[in-house]
Amino acid sequence: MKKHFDILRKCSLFNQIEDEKLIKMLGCLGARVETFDKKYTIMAEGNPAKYIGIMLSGSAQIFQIDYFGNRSIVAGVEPSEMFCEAFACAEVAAVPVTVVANEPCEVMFIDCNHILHTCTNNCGFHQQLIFNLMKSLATKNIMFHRKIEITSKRSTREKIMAYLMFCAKKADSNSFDIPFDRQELADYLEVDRSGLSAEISKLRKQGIIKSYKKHFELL
Amino acid sequence: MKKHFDILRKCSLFNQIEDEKLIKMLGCLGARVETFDKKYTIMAEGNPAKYIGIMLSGSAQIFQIDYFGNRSIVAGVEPSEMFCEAFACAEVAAVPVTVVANEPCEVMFIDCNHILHTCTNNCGFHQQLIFNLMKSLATKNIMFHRKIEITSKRSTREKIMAYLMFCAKKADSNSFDIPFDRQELADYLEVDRSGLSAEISKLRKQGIIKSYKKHFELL
DNA sequence: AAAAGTATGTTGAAATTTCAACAAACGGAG
DNA sequence: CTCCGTTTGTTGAAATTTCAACATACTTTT
Repeated sequence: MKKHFDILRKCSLFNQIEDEKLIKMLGCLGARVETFDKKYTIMAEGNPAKYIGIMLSGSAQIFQIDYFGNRSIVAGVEPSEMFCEAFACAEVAAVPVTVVANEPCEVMFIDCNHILHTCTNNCGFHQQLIFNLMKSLATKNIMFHRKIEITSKRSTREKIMAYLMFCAKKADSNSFDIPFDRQELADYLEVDRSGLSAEISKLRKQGIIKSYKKHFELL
Repeated sequence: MKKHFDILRKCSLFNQIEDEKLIKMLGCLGARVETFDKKYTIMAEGNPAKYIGIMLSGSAQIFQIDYFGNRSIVAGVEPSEMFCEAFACAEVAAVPVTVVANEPCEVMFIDCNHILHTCTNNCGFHQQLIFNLMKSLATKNIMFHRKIEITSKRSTREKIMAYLMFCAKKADSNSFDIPFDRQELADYLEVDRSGLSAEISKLRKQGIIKSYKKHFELL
């Protein structure tokens, strides 16, 4: 557990929690760590939604896959980020998404009930954790607003530009890397991959952007 | 304030709060009520995101509108439902949406800081309110997942069917009313209104659905 | 009850997206 | 270094969506 300490400290769930408390807390919460190889399923659609996941190392992507196999990327998960906490907190029966490892991963799982309901030891940290959960759920809500703002654009070109402008704003620079390859970007923007490639080429030829693989530059 | 009591009690923010406490609490929270006529803007994009809204009577819709005037309906707001709580809780500077009254409305506004931070009277209810906020933010997260699941479908027909199947599930019946008129449904599904009308006609002719105005039936 | 305004359905043309297929570039594995 | 699998770019045809315009039905106002 020690080696993950720095990552855990950055996790929004443990905001304002002192280091010594954090260590004790993890035992009390019954946290466990599992490892996953690239492409392995960390959480499958239909699984009971009891656990909050925290990415300790590696990265993953959250998908929704329909009966025709069309996948839509909901979000990426980077180290120290939480996932599936909304399903656990809302006490839905099953998670409606699939989380797949992008690369070898270590993931910490915490039973959400251990956070929400006071344990027999009567630990004092539940209030702070609930407050932290609330904050990060609010932040995720805003992430969704942004995704909807981007994908509600009617044309591929507008979606690309809206996404790139958001990335530039986040990076605070006109030059930045995106976390998706072309197929993944297409799945995130909900457009056809080949059409996406064609449109990016066009934007490049028209001198609106520069791009090489995952690196982009707004001109 | 008295006449809104039954509505407020149903609001998820006040879950598990006893009736007598609720009354005192409202004063302490500095809740205020405003009325809006049909089509009036209850909250405008760019407003400071300090306040949580609670719909007391009437209904509204939450929009995102881009620089080209394309509007996307994010959600509807019915009596006893909260809105803009995510922006207030996440402490973003400004709300990124516009909330417009569908019909004459009464709305209660509560400064989110009064909920999150203990007041000088040291009222004991903050913990419960924060817990309730967390729950409803989690639930909204799931709403967004559903919207993304529906709008990520690539064709108008699939979007309609995904939406209607969700409505049927919610109503627990194949016969139900939807809360949108055609233009609004188009804005929610992020498609063209005339194309939507045409596709609904086609579904009707093919015997897949029955529909009359806002009433639908899956066959 | 008529008039005006709004919502819905219909249509065809134009624009866009998807799809399928292939070529080129790239990155590891051996 | 070469081979193989993967990613990215390109293309043209087919399908779909958007757009504009109008007809019809329905509501609200006067």
